[in-house]
Amino acid sequence: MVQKEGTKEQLLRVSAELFRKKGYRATSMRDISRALGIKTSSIYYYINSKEDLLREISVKTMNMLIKAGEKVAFSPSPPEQKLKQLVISHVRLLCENLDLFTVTLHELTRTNASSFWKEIVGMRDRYETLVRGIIRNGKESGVFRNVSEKMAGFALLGMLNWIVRWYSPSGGKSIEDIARLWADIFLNGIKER
Amino acid sequence: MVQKEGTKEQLLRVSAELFRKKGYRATSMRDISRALGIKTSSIYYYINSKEDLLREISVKTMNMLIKAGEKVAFSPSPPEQKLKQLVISHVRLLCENLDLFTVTLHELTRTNASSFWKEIVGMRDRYETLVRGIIRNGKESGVFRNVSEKMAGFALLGMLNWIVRWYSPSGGKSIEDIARLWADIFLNGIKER
DNA sequence: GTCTATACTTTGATAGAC
DNA sequence: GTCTATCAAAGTATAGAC
Repeated sequence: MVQKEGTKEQLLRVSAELFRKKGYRATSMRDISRALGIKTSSIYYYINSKEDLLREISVKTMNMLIKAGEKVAFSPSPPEQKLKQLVISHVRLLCENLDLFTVTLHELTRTNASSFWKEIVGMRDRYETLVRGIIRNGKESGVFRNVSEKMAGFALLGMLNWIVRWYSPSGGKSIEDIARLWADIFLNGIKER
Repeated sequence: MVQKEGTKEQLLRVSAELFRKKGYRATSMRDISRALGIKTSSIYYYINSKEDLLREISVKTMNMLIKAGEKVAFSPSPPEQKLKQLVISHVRLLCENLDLFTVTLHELTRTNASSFWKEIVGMRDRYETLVRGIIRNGKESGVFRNVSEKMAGFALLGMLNWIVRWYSPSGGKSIEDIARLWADIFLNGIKER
């Protein structure tokens, strides 16, 4: 049985699409309502504010990422395998949910963050901790060199997250090929020789 | 003799500072004029529009990057040395001009780009070409593995550019240490064994 | 749930005096 | 070069009928 998309889900999906295309701030509630084929005021039946829209999108996005990350981090594989699996899962997730991740990663940076972003930033920190933990394990078991987990983690996440800036599903390279190459580059980069 | 900062330079500097902190779109001309201590209308003596402000900031930024990139790419060093030098120069440039680069890199993504961004996108492409060229040279001379220049280039630039998202001058790590570690990781990642 | 109508605020930008 | 005064447009959000 196929689940029909409710208005609320449609609202989040279309909003993310527009936020990605024009930016959160440059997208008006009128833009969103037009794209949905309803009046602007009707949107407020589903959410309390435009910021709520962004918050719901970001929470949903980070939940997907953390869930996938924990699955890998808590598996019984050795660090090298875990890191490779994490890279593949991360890249696939971003490429298959470009609107969600582009918006979340793009807006996540703002210092204006005030209180509203606390939740999202906390989730991002949780994911970073997972990544650093795997690198630390690899160092402890002697397969990775003695690199700073923090700096190596930033290097890896930057390398991976940047993909939302250029990836297009219609491009030539397959997601799996890109992910395998990058896992290979990073692993060889920190592996003990 | 110390060059005094003119109002125009001050305008660009303060604008970049605010754009970085709040985002281009969320920063109003009133915010900028307040920070400058002049009236909003006075800003228009120096520029034609808010978009012009962003364009001038971005052109200035990309010029710095390209100049540094060409200096490295056109040097007589072997590919391995060039890549290491490029990483160091790139990281240092971003960290020493955080406002300029954060704003430019952040806004550069927008699809809304229309005509105005053509110039900036062209400059970014020129820099990417430099990076890919060095990687290709390394492959040709057998020191780098047979990786896609495009994919490896994106990996490297993502890794480097991401630094604007977390770097703070007050942090513990020195710019040189970070750059050397990353050059090391990436070079070992693509080096022929 | 979706509509009409509208309140209220903020925005980028201009005209013209000094 | 900087000011005062002002505009027209666009923004988010609410009230209340259906």
